[in-house]
Amino acid sequence: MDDSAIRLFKTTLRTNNHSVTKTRLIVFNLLKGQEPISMNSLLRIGKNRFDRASLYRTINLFEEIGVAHRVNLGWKYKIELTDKFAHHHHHLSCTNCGRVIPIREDDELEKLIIQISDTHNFSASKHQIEIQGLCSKCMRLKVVM
Amino acid sequence: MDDSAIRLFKTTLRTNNHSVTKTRLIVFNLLKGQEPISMNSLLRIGKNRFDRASLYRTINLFEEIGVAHRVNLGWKYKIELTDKFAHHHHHLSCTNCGRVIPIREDDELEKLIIQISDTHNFSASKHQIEIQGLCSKCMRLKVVM
DNA sequence: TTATTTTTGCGACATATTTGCAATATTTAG
DNA sequence: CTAAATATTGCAAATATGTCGCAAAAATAA
Repeated sequence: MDDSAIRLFKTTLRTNNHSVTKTRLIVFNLLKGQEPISMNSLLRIGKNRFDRASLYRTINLFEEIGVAHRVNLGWKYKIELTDKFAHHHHHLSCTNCGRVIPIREDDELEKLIIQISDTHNFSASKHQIEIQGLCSKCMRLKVVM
Repeated sequence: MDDSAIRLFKTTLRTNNHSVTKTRLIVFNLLKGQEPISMNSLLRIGKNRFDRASLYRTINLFEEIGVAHRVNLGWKYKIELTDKFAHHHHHLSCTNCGRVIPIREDDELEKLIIQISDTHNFSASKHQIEIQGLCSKCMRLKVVM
């Protein structure tokens, strides 16, 4: 699974006429098997392995060829791999501790989204659903206090 | 209705220990009864009535006390009043022409969100749903071309 | 391996957002 | 209503975030 994702990634680059480079592999690996991660964190982690400009160019490319996308969490955004490399899902983000909990795809929810779009004659290509609140842990703490 | 929103706004400021100021009223009025609006537009419109720094401080305050919030539309974000001052709703945003279409609250959708949160022992306080795609107009154009 | 094509790092920009502080407006107390 | 106390504003400067051009380095093609 690990290996196959990288293989798919390389193929995706090639079929889109882009080179397989060190920077792209590093960034891909940073994104793989992770929670959504911010540009800033990526930058901090990869500081001496790639440049800021390259990171932005890399993420832009990843979006273009459908490898990664930006997830909006409240005000900021973070990056995560697309459904091709991880299952389609949405997030619960805890406003207290910052934890981001992925939630599994819900057929009913997805169907509803399509249905609502249709009602408006709108051809939806993608969507984000972000839910904010308190995770079970923080909720417990709040109650105690 | 017009007046009552402003009254509620003033009360909200006061109960949160903040002054009712000219700038805050202007910004509130700019947001009222509008589509989500970008910082840039607000800035352009209010250029000679308030300063950039004040606008940012105002919007931050509005978020803090639950008067307005940032809506992420694809990569950028815009500002709009919260449900307290406008009905709860979500958006369809056209990736071609940039139009933002508000969609009316859908009971089933809202219920589903709560239900999913519950499953994860998560106490949801708010959520955003953003759908991107082509509006009917742009879709027609694309087909023709 | 060499030639060709792409990508990277760097520094300079451009834009977006935040901060400190003195001046001004708002609120409070009388 | 006025004066004192407190909160907010504008301005200029500092940071943060994102983009660009170009020579050097890496990847691909021959």
